[in-house]
Amino acid sequence: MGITIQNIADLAKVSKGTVSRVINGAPGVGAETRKRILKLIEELDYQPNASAQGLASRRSYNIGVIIPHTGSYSMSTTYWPTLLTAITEKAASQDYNVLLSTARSEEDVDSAYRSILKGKRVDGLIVGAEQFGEKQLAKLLLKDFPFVMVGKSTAFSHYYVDVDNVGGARRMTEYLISLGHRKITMLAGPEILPSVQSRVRGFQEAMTKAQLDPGRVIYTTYQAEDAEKTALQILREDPPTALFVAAADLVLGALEAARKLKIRIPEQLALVTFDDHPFYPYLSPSITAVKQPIHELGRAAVEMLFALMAKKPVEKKEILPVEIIVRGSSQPGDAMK
Amino acid sequence: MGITIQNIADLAKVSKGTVSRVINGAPGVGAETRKRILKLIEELDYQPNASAQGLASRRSYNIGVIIPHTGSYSMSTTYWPTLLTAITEKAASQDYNVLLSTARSEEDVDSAYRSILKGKRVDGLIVGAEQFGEKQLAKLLLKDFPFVMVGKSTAFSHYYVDVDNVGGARRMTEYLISLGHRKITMLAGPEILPSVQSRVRGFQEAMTKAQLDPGRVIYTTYQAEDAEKTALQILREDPPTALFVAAADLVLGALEAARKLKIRIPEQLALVTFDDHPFYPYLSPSITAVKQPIHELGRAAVEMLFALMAKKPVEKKEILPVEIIVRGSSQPGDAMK
DNA sequence: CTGAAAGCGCTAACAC
DNA sequence: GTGTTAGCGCTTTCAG
Repeated sequence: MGITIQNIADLAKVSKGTVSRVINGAPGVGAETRKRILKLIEELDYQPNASAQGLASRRSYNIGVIIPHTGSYSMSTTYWPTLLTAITEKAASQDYNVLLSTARSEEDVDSAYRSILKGKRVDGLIVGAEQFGEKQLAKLLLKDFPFVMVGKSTAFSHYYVDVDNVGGARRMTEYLISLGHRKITMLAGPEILPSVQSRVRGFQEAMTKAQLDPGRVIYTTYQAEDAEKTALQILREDPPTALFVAAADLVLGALEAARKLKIRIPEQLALVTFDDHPFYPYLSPSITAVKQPIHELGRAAVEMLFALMAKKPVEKKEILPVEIIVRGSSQPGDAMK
Repeated sequence: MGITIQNIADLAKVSKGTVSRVINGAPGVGAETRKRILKLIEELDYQPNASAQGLASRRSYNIGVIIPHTGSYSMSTTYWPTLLTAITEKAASQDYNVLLSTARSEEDVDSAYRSILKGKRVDGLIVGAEQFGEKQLAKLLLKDFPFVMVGKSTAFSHYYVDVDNVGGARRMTEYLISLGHRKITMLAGPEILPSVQSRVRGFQEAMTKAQLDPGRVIYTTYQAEDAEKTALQILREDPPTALFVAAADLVLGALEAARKLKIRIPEQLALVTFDDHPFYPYLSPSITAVKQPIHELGRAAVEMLFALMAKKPVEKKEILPVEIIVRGSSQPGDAMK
């Protein structure tokens, strides 16, 4: 059936060992011999059997990625798909493939963990931090298995890459203050999430620094209905002049709430958010957002992982800067154009 | 280091062969023995080494997926991420993992093809049809390698799943006609793509059936700038009363063109599109669209692939029905709400 | 119902 | 520089 290293060796009149050296770019093969073997490999379109290589060398040349299940349900952010693309691309540049698992529930996380790690299918792992339970994390740490998290974990301190949540929230808040807003409310995700905590911190730092009331923070879940209900509550009971929607999953809910209460944005309420989206320029009003460098984040994760796998010294974390994109939803002047 | 089948065998006082049978759920093991072995496996958290299994059994329990690179550049559709999720989920339900490759250019396709297929890393392949060149396809066919395409290929006739492009376009056109539109233009993607051809066909069928002028079709590329330029041209030179934007990648360009020409939607122009998006309800106006069953498509692809891998008889194609979602962009009455 | 043994295709250590 | 050889951990006949 398939052509093997032995076939190549026979045809080249050398031993398997020599062919193996050529395949792996190892030294100790004569230039002539090497050329001859390479030619044969090319001609026969020979591809070494990955299982055999893996078994013998204990390396799979795969990395695993565990991210949340991104069905059509919650595609209000391009975060995970974009991240995944960046990871895959960067991995490919180092001849690594990506083995994917998506997790919808706590349970899924565990099965994803098992299936992807099962039998050394991967040499390293990139994991959406919020996706990971303490049990699995502990196991990985125990085994000294190379992995990096995207986003800070709730549980452990480990190698991770993240965006500057604190700085982004702070700067966005400062921007709102500079527009004259004094009463600002933050609609935030679940309080236990580190990303949420960071964004809240940035928000409060800016408010405090401006000697304003520390600002009201209302937590909610990432469920669309919850977000809307909470937003309705905020806007009905104690409406601020600016609403900082601290995550993409909450944006549509907030917009819907404003629409229902016939609150016009930005005239009656400035609305800004964290995490940009290609559609934001086309919503009406267009949405002001903190833009995260998602591609860079993915690349950084892969680089960190490879360094870890190579047992090179690595910084425990890498925090990437974000950008404020000002659009109509925060600027009364522009909204009418 | 890792715990092996031999360890289990020793502890259970049986041979490797028996343990292997248990692992694979093969018959011919006494109930007692089986139970004892399973208990040991559980206790020791034993996971068979995938490479060794792969080498011995010639199966990897991975399927490969090659889809276009979906960076932040073109995230105006949730098609690929959603499809990927559906595939991964369905595969996981059968204990298969997904090995991912994304391709940005023609060249990438080839390297993706090589790297993913390299050395039997996968037992089957799901491929975004438009992503695949004839050379690679021919090779796969030649090797009799199990693969299914998502979408119809330009090149060959092979197993594929797709949505009902013809029917969707036809029904959407009929809907526009029922609203009283007589002059309808379709802004379509590259003419060589089968999906584009099908949508054009559905459009023209409906126009002809209604005894209308067959309708104008203008082709463009999926580049945002091209789409906008082409839309501008249509709307400036010979504006229809309804514009059928036949792909998601063209929508933002069309909207931008209308905005620049100060053409109000839906009052002066009805705009509808193919492929729904979670943001469409929130654009202003909200967008009427043909909704594709992307999750089902992904599941169907996996099912077809597994049938192929099992050498079961399979229909050469499976076409899934689509749905028309009516929103503001096609209904003057609603647009003001 | 279970054991023994021959590979699967490759790597890597050790000879020469 | 190149060949030889012993595994890597599992599956799968073939005996018994």
